[in-house]
Amino acid sequence: MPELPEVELAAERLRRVASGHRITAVRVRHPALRRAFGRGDVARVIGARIERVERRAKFQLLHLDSGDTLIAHFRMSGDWHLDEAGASLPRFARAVIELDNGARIVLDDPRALSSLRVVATAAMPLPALGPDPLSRAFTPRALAARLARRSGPVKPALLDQSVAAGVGNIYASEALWRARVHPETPGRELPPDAVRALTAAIRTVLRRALARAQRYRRSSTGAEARFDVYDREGEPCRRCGTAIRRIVQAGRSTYFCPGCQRI
DNA sequence: ATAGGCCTGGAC
DNA sequence: GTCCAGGCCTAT
Repeated sequence: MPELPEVELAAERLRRVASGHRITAVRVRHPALRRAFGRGDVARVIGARIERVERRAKFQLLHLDSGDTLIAHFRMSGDWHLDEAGASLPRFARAVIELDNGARIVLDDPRALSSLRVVATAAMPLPALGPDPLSRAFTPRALAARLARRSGPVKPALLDQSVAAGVGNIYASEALWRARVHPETPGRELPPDAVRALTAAIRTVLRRALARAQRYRRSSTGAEARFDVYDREGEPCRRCGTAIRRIVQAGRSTYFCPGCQRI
C-alpha cells in the first residue's frame, strides 16, 4: 500500500479527524512496536492536542501542543484504519489512539514493521531528505544536482530519500519507463533532457496515483491501479510491445522495457 | 553500494 | 514447505 500517494492520502484522512483534538488513550498492541513506543511514551502524549498533521517524505508528523511530535511511518504494509471508539478492531491493529471527539486512529499493519515514536519537535531526528516530488522544489535542476553525486544506477538512487523524498519501488520503475530511461543508467550520466523527462515523469506518476487514490476513496470506483511496468514481467510494453523485464537492483525488483528504455 | 534484519501474510 | 512483498536501518 504505502508509497508516497498512499501516505499523502493517509495524512489527509488523518488530518480531517484528528486536527484540533486531544489524545485521550493510547494502546500499543504489538511487542515490536512497544519497544520503540513504551509506557513512558504513551504517558507523554496522553492529554496533548494534535495541532496539525504533516507529511514529510513517507513520514507522518503529528505535531502536538505539548512541544512533541508523534512520528508515524507505515514502512511496507501499514495504514490508518479510522473509526470510532468501541468499534471492533481490525485484525492487524498494532496501535490504537483515541481522541476526545470519539474518533479512533488505528495503526493497521499485517507485517508490523510500522514505526511510531514521540520526539521533541525542536529536535526532530528525520533522515536527510531531498525535494518532495509533489512540491515546487522538485525541479530538474534539484534532481540533477542530487543524482550527480552518485555513480551507481539511477533506479536505486531514486529510492534514496535524500535524492527524492518519497519515491518508492513501484513508482521508481513507472517513472523511468515513462521517461524512457534505462534503470541501470548511472545517475550522474543522465543527459539534461533525460533528467528533465524523469523529473516530469516522477511528478506525473505520483500525482496521478494520488488523484486515483483520492477518487477511489470518494466513490470507490476506478479501483485497481494498472501499472505500465511494475509486476508485469513478460507482458508486452504498452508503448512498443516488447516483453517487460524484471531485474534485481540493490535487492529490489526493477521492471523495465528493454525495447524503449535505453542506456 | 550492497546483503541482512525487522515482521507476517499470502501466493504458489 | 518456499519465496516474495510497496521501506528503511545497520553493518560491512
